[in-house]
Amino acid sequence: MDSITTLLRNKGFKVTPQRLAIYNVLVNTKTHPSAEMIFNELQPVYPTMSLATVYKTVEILRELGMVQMLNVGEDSFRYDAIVETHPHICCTACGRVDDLEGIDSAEFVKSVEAATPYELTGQQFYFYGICPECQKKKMQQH
Amino acid sequence: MDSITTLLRNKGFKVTPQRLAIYNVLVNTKTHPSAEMIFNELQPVYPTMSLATVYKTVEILRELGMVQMLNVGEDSFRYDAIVETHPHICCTACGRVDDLEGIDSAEFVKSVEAATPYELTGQQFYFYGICPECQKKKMQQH
DNA sequence: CTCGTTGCAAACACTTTGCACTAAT
DNA sequence: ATTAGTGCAAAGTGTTTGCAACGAG
Repeated sequence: MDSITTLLRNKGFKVTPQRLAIYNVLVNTKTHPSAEMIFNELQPVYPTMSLATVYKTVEILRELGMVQMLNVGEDSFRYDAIVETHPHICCTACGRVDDLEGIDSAEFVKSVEAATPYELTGQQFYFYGICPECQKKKMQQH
Repeated sequence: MDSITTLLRNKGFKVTPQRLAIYNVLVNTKTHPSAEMIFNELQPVYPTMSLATVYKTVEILRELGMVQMLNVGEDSFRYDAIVETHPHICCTACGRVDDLEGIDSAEFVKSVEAATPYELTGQQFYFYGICPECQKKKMQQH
């Protein structure tokens, strides 16, 4: 099977605690963290780890197809260990980014494929709105 | 009517040659330029204009709803004077960004609206692929 | 004349790079 | 033992800010 360990080794990369830790953060969260968020999350456990290592590692993981990069319109990129293309939704009030699950975009993609002279290779869908938590907060204010 | 001049004035902004020039670049192109591209385009005509002015101006135009910002996954943002939400397609070989015209996303958006607890306010669709020019180039190489 | 705007340079935020030291194989 | 990876600091991008000189109203 293709565990992260095997995958790294097969491609000639060394398996280090840092790399495993960074990948684990991504696998075990649904928050689509940025490099800095990953860094902060690991700070208590790996106090000597540097941000540069996070950046170098997510780049390797991306090359290996283990993570994908997102940009919802912020200054920084976010990372997602779910590499299958799926739409994301971003709260314009608090900035959280969620997966949109159970959405079938096949028809929509097909209609684009038919309409463009490009040879399609992928896509990224970002939705924006107010998350349930922020809706509640808004109601309380009024 | 709502010319750029009127709009600026009504909102208490002054109408300067720089602002008009920047908006004109955006209205007259389909290339979705970044701030730097706008700056370079205006360099011959406004040799003293600074990049900072471009950034300040596109921000004002965005507030006024005259341009929208895009991020196709590059380090920099791009700007589009067509503010109606419409999908974009980006060539992964040469980096050009085109509008996808005549695509109806209403059904797709509706399906997302039904599936998320978020209160939807907008969306951004990015497609990736190889543009016709780059397809030709690739064929010539083989 | 007045106040917002420009252009410059400095400051910022995010990311990348160079390199000596360290650790995985 | 060999070679790649880490952590640090410095350098690189893209963008924003502070401020004196300027120009639109």
